[in-house]
Amino acid sequence: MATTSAAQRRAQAKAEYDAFLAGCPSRELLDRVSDKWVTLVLSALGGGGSARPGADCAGEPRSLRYSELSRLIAGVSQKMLTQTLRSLERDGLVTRRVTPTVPVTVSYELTDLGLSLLAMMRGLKAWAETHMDDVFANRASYDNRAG
Amino acid sequence: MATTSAAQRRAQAKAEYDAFLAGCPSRELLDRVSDKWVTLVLSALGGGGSARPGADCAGEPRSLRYSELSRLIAGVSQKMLTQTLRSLERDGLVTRRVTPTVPVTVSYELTDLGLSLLAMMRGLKAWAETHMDDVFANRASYDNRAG
DNA sequence: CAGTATCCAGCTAGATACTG
DNA sequence: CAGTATCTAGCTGGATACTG
Repeated sequence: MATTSAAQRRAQAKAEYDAFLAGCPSRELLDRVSDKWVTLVLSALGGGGSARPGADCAGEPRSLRYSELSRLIAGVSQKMLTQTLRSLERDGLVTRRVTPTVPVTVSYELTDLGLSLLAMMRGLKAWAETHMDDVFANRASYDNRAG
Repeated sequence: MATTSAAQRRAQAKAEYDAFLAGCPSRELLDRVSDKWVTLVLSALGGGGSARPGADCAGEPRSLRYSELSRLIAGVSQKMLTQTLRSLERDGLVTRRVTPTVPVTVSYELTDLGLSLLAMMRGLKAWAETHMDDVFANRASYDNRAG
């Protein structure tokens, strides 16, 4: 998929799309991708959910079943998980594989495109976890100063 | 700020927070940071808004006035811009500098913490712009197959 | 210029119930 | 197991009007 003259096409795409423009489709894509559940699903499929506390980095990408994702991403509702997975599948970021067992088994996996986004998502999730304390401290002093 | 034994504290923070847990504060931080307007404000203050089409990367961080941000981020409402800036200020990601001219002049700038997030944000915005065409193609074939 | 305040339409997302 | 369907409370965010 789109491996021919990828460098050329990427340069062209960057010239054509600008998320700073309100009407630009990339603005909508950015909004879709800047989503809590998207970040967590991508991180989970990227192997981010199995890390023991203290593990210095996430694991490698893996295939996960619907129920595994549901358990891994604590607090996500069925509706949000399904909705997120469908949208990711439609955009070509994950593949959905149905194994005709009884009952049926469904597993999800990142595509190459999904893997390219994973790098960003992982960084974002790690940033949030790493700088939580700094943010708390900043909030405290801000609220103290004028709250 | 916080350069002393940074490696130790980061490792500890990573062990303490896990965005996969529903009750974890980093989940809320992730949600806050996974926001369209946050991404665009950070990118703008990071120098991402001045790049001519074809420029291969964003500029360097700069200070911007409220009205400049408003113009740069097309389509943002006053409410959303102010709300986003306040939340970023509270979390210590941007500084707000008031110059007592008449009328008053206000400029915003990234903090070190904001700069660290900028790297993630920039990647995300660039990803959206770069892969827009791929996503479009994927959506088309998905909708064709079952729509 | 750089906001604040208010109203409200519409979307989001959780809860709940049901199904192949 | 892996969803789909429905209802709705409440939050988001745009429009509008006003201010130091």
